[in-house]
Amino acid sequence: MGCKKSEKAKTTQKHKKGLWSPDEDLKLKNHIMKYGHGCWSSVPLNAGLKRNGKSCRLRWINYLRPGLKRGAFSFAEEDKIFALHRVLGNKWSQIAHHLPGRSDNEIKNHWHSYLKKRLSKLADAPSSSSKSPPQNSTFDSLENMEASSTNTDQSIDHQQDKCNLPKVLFAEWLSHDQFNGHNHGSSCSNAQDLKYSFDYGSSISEDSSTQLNGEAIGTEEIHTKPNFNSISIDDILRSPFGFDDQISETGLVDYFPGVFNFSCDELYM
DNA sequence: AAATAACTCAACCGCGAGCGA
DNA sequence: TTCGCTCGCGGTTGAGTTATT
Repeated sequence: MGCKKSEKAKTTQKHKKGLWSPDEDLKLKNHIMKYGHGCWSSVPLNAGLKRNGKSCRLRWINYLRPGLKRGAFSFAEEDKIFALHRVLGNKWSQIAHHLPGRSDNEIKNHWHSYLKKRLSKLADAPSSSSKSPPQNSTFDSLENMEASSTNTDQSIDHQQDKCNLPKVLFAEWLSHDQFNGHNHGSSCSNAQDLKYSFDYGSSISEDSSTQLNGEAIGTEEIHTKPNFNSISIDDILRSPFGFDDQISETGLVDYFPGVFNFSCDELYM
């Protein structure tokens, strides 16, 4: 998988575990921005980290990679998760494909900590005491919630107390300039530096590689690959939930315009 | 104010798939 | 074909935080 055995990290040193320090984040971020990750197992060695490659990969995907959208999930996002989960089950990475800027881990956590309860609440709701199947009642309820809410993106029960502003996290160290197309400058001299499978992780990967190329775009393109029998994800996303306005035409490019102007060929050489 | 229950979320673990030797 | 390795994924854990009693 893109990592020749000759490149194998030959180290038996004890790997550090636990939370990442800002210094480690910086090292990892700088290294990947400059060289790409290439072979994950060699990343910690080259970046001067005492972590294993797996840990680095996870940290990058869930926390450091550019374009991550932090903060509370919007109603639209949550309903999209419900809809996708209904079709895909616990395929968090596939669900994440349809939620730009969200990692599979984040979605999974949110599901277990909140959405599952919301689902069961809906199932227990008085309306569900009728003979209609739980699934239907769930989605009827969801639609009712949508309809009854005049501000679906902002007025959310459980989120009212929370600040909807993105959290300030280490990912935000990636200055906007690094991604606004003015440079691939100090930390990334040119696009070729990124030719080593610059993988944005599970939430974008294949589909988004097309997005990165600036060619395709939108949800229609996104839905060409997965084949979930007769069920069209497109149908779900275009359904009453109306997510389309949540998915930018260019995906992550909206977050960091410019930097993704190199081709997929370059990215995945 | 203290104790404790509930919740959140970053990170680890184990497994299966894919790939090269 | 087999073996060894990496990668990616889903499940799970546990530390830290917040809410409740």
